[in-house]
Order: sequence, then C-alpha cells, then structure tokens
Amino acid sequence: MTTTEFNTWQSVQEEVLRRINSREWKPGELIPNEAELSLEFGCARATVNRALRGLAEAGLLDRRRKAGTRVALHPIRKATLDIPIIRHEVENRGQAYRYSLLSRTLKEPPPDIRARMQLPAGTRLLHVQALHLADARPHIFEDRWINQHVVKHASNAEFSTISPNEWLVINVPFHGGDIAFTAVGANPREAQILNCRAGDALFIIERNTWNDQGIITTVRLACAPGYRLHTGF
Amino acid sequence: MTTTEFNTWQSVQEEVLRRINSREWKPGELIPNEAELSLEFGCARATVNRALRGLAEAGLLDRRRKAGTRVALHPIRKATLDIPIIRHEVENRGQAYRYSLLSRTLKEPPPDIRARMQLPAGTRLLHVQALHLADARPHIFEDRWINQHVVKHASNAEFSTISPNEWLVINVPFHGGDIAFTAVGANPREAQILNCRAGDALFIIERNTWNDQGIITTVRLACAPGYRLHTGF
DNA sequence: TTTATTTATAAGTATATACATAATATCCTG
DNA sequence: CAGGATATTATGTATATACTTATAAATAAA
Repeated sequence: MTTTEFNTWQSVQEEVLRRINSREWKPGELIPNEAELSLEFGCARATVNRALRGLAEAGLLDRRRKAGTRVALHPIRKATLDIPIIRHEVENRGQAYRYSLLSRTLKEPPPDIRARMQLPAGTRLLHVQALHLADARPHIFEDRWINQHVVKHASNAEFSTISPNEWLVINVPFHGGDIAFTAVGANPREAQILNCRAGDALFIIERNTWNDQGIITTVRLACAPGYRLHTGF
Repeated sequence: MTTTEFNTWQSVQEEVLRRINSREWKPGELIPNEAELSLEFGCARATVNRALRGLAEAGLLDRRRKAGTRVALHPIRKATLDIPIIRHEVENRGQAYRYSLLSRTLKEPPPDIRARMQLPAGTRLLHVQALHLADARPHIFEDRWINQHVVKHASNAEFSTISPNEWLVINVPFHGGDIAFTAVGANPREAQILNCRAGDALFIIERNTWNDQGIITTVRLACAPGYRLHTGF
C-alpha cells in the first residue's frame, strides 16, 4: 500500500479540505485529533496544527480545546476587502487623481454624529468636506468629523493638498474600526457636488475609526454613480 | 536593567506593533531580522516568526526572503466580511424569515451573463428568481444563474422550499469567487418585487462562485432600500 | 440532586534544531 | 562589461519534545 505522505502543512490542508468537500467528514462531525492525524499523515503534530489552524481561521473548522475539532456546520465564507487610500485606489486604475478641499471648520457635530462618536454635548470637532476626483470627474465626496481631542496635531493639518483620508492613515495609528455600506439617493447638495441628479443611487461607505483613547474619526464617503467595490473570496 | 521578556508570540507581536505605531520603526524601514529579534526578545526564532507572520498577513509588514522584513509603506487595512446564508442573516437579527420562489426556468442566458461565466453560445442554464422576506417584508431579490453542467444534481433541485442561496452553500463545495457591491436605482420590476418605487436606491451584491470545473453560479442580490452591510476591521 | 473538585484530554504554545527556498550579492568568465 | 555560475542570507517550513491551558467529563462532597 502506497499511502501518499503529507509532509507539508499545505498538503495536509488540501487533504483535509478534500475530505470536507467530499463529505468524507460531514458538517458538524468530529474529526480525528491532531495526534491521530499526524500519525496517519506521517508528519509532526505541529504540521497538522498549522494546517487545521488555517482552516479554522477560514471558518471551515470549529476547534475547541479538549472538545476537539469538528467540521463547521455552516461554513461561513469570509471575503477580505482592502481599505485603500482613495488616491491609491484611483491611481491604481490608471486614472488621474485630484483632490479638492471644500470646507474645513471647527464646530459642534449634529446629534447623530455625536452619538455615534460617544461624545458629551458641547464638544467641538474638526469638520472636513472634500472631493476626490478621478480623471477630472467627481469620484468620492468625503464628509468627515475628526476628534481633535484624540488627534491633537490634527488641528494643525491644513488638508489643502493632502486629503484627511490620506493624512489620517499616514499620521494616526489606530486599533480598529467598523464599516457600513449602504445605498441612498443623492440629496441636492451631494448631486451638485458629484455632478449627478438628485435621487441618483449613491454607494455610501461609513467608517468609524478608533484607537485606545476613543473614536478618532467618523467619515461618510458618497461615491459617484457607477462606483463598484470589488473583491474576491 | 530589567528588560521585559517577550516569551509569547502575542507579546512579541504587541511589542512590534508598538514600535511600528510609535514610529520607532518607520514606514518603509527595514527591521532587524528574526534571529536578532529572537535574541533581543529572549525567545525562539519560531516565536518571532509566528508574530511577524501575523502582522505581515494583516498588511502591516512586508516580508521577503533574503531581503528581510520592512514596515509596510502603505499599511493597507483589511476588513473581513462574512458571507452568510440570507436566512441566517435574517434570523440572527431576530426577524422572521420567509422565502418565495418566483420563477425557475432552463434557458439561454443573456450575453452579459454568458460572458461573465465564460460559456460558449447556446449553453442553457438554470435561471432562478426568488424573494427573501424578513418579517413579511421584501428583503432581498435573488436573481441567479446556475451552471447545471458543473452542478449536475442542481437540475433536480426544486428550490420551492429552500433557496438556491442556501441549497448551493450546503450542497456544492467551491474553491473561490468574487464579489462586487454597487448601488443602482430600482427598475420597475425590481421596484414591484421589493415593494418600493422605481428609481429608489438599491444596494446590489453580485457574486460569482467557482470550483475547479469552472464557474458554478452567478447571482445578483438586490437588497431592499435601507439595507446595510456592516463589519469591523 | 445539586454543586464543588478532580482528572483526563485535545488544542495551544514554546524551543532547539535542521533543512528548504527565494532572492540578493559576489565572483568568475568570456 | 555583460552574463552566468556561486555563495550568502533571511525567511519559510518540518520535527521532536515539553509544557500550558481550556474544558468536558467523571468523581466526590454538600
């Protein structure tokens, strides 16, 4: 009997994946433990561990100490999408990027923004509105609130030549954030800025970004009609 | 001198992250190699490797053999979003899920679909249209083409009680796919199905899914107004 | 019967060592 | 000096071993 040897974590992973897909190991089922698999595959346990860990991270396996490893009941697929600097996104498509600052003021945010950023009433924030252009056509309208109490040196930033989008990525380390995507009809102001008709469907990206001191910034990106966010999984 | 010891890969990762964020190691800069770091941190090289690999996967470090490890010039943040079965997505929000099959036919797809799925002219596909409802309100309109030459047993699937969305996830293993998100105004038919007005902004999800034999299915999900896709990063 | 306590187990991690691989740097040759 | 062979180097991976940690299950105590 010429059992193939699986001596790289990749080959082990492939074989495990095959068994999952072929239903040899059914969803919800307990699979052999690492020691048994390492014996069967003729490799070290660490190699099996590496392979299974990857599949667990991908959501195809559920692993728990002592309980063992089982095939995920609902193999949740994860798509990872990059969050690029808008300038790079445009330039990578071979288009000419241009940036235009529309306004930059210091004022108290409306209640919804204040609530979202969990701030006490009366807090003044840096409010920046800017337009990103691709090949001289309006591309993305950036409407951003920056917590200058967390990002102290933001007060000095002009945002006349570099967008807050890019400035923040470069200058402010952050720990995490959240994103939401929606579609809404353009309001008159957005329509004017993005050079489209009011009511046109706009792709909206809303992001909050925080570090250990709290929420740094919240931004609403209104993308011109035709915008497409693309990724693989 | 009481140099803290970093003897877990997590602590090493934290320390490296700290040095990146504090600009101790600047963007684009070469950092010490694994051997040096393991010496400095008082741990094994494998531990350093584990820590750095994670940061490289997250896009904060660029690593190349022989060339060494450097801090990413443009720390690309990645957001991972789950691709759930629509029923689960609805139920997890505590809403009542209902599903309704609108049509199920076998026919030749329009040219754009045929091109997208890379099929020869004259190929007939399974075309399924269905409506997913949340709390009895239209939620997502699913318009799907299934390659029955790749997914043979799909021809037998009724899709009367289980949606193609769920059926495919459960029954057909796949290797990968791509997703695109856009916003468009509802056409009259979509408006009627989703119970909104024509022109209302709809959030659109387009997915292609493939395995080793080719593209399995392509789907367009038109989400009712107000739909919000949410995730963290 | 319920509630602690112990124990056994499987994954998680750390380490030393060895070798593989990719890519740069260097040296040699024509 | 161009171009190819070769050495060098940093990451990548495999392995045996040992220990840690979470936790399910069994056992003892209340």
